[in-house]
Amino acid sequence: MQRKSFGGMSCPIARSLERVGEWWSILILRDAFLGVTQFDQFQKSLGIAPNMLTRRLNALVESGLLERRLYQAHPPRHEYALTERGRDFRPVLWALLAWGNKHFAPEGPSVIVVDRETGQPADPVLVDRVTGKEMTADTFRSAPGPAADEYQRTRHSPSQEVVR
Amino acid sequence: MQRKSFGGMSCPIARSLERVGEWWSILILRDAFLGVTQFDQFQKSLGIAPNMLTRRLNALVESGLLERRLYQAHPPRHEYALTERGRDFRPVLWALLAWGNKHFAPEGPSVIVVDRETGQPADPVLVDRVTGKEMTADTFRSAPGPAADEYQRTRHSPSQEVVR
DNA sequence: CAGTATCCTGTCCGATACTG
DNA sequence: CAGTATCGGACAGGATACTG
Repeated sequence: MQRKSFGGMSCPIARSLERVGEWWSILILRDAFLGVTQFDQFQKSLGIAPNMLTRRLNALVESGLLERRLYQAHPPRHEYALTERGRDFRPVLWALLAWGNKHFAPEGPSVIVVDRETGQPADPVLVDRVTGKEMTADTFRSAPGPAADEYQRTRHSPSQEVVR
Repeated sequence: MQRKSFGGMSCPIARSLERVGEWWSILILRDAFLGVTQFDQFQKSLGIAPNMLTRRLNALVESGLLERRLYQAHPPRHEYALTERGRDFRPVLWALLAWGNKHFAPEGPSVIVVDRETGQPADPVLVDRVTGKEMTADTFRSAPGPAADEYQRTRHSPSQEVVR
């Protein structure tokens, strides 16, 4: 994704996609959250070609989502561990999972999220931490932030936001 | 993404990525949420080549995220409107936005989400609708669902899930 | 086991020209 | 205005062979 520039570069979503836009990246992160740390574990789990895995792992390390650590000196062996930035990606993954379960699992969900204590299935929903309100298109909207430029401001003019 | 199969096909995340894995798709959805409905609005906003826009719009329509509606007969004019499936994708977009703002906006966020009523900036956080608990890696984990096959079950064995 | 090195193919994507 | 048609390049991704 070394694209020079593209529509709405300054948008945080676009910037996020620069790091995880390639589709293997997200699946690698998914596996990392399941506890996978080693090269060949990723490879077996994903069925990805080794050279591609190298490329994607390096990209994730460069983006600061994974950390490459030497866990054995002779012979040199590395593990790939989630950084804080990587761990912060989990809500995105869970939101994606919930969406997929709702819309693309006619026979019922194959993977769910459960409460560690009770084992009860969770129903992931996005809320505003400040007010506790559920975030829907009716109650919230996007808006220019403090670092917005003129371009952003025009995009988020209230007149535009027809879809609620 | 007519890939025949890939690692963890039955995973809901992988299935989601089949629909929105290409990176333009997500940016198109982002714009759709901002109220963009017409071809050339998308094109100008995204700076995407027209043939690519056609492909991505068609793919999103086929996946049931957008609906192509004739809003004018002579000459025939279409608009692209979010379906319910498409609107349900918004939490993913907001989670992606929050993640991007936290990690890739050194000069502060350019786009934020605000409460429609109060105008106050929101802090999107994922919680379990059932218990109201914030969903972190410490309190929740993924697990095989009712439709899980043996493959899923082995992947989600507790012993594997080292990363919390 | 944990990768690296090559080679090849598909296709994503951009640029441009064209049409009702 | 809303696309379709065509061309070409870059690169994601696969297959395979090789190495310490």
